Amino acid sequence: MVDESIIDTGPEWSAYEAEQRAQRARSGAPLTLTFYDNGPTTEIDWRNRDARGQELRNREQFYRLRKMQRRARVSSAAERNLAFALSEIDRMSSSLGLSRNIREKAAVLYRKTVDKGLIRGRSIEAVAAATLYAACRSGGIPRTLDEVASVARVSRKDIARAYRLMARELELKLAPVSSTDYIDRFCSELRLEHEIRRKALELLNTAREKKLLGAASPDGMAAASIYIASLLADRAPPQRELARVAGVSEVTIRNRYKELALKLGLDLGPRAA
DNA sequence: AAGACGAAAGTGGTTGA
DNA sequence: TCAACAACTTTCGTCTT
Repeated sequence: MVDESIIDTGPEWSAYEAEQRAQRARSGAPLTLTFYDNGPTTEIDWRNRDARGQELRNREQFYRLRKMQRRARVSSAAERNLAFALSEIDRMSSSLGLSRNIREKAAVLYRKTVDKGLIRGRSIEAVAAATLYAACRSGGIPRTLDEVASVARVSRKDIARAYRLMARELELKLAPVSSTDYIDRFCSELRLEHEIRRKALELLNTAREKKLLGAASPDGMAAASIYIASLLADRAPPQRELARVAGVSEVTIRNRYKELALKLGLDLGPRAA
């Protein structure tokens, strides 16, 4: 269980307000990440003079120098930001136990997002989390927004916003999350045998064919079908456990499974205590 | 004791004026 | 931008095993 009292002490990245940007044009991002060696920096100032105040000869040359230096600084800031984002993706991925494959997907998405210029005005952390969320979905092993948010240093809301924007701008065409995608993960987390897993999938599929799957959330439906399947096998885990793993409330599981059993015409009989 | 149940009130997100 | 709305959660008293 994640300690909910953890307070984020990391840098606040979301403040790309006008004044801040003006400052940043000179100084780069927050102190700790920019002046990583805490050393002095050198600038070529606007007066075309040398160290003794003499007028300089070759103005064009100095103009070019200034320009190059400015560019070098910007691009290295971008590189540092990218490095930070990728390390965050890595950190969150391992907290969630995601595969290498998914991390790569997320990293690719992140680069695309940067290339489209979509980062400006959003926190790096939120975008990184959003790419991870998207990568999981496209990989067929979705995590809920809550799960991603639990390992991110920004709110669920910010992640959702970043995700929506990204999905629109990159024209990601992700199928709606399917309840069946959750079955394997929930079952293995609860150490339910394969038979139950199979039965739960079957229940969901027949429900889908009969168009019984309404607008109810897929994680709740997945939990409900697992519950029914395990009831049929006389191996029902406590609703509390199922609710914890699925990230929904017990009440939701109850409502869904009653509803689903009714629609499928299943008689759970005396087993449904 | 432990779990299942469901009513009632509360919450956050979406939608449409 | 606001209010209505649906889905879900929290809380809690009751019932069953």
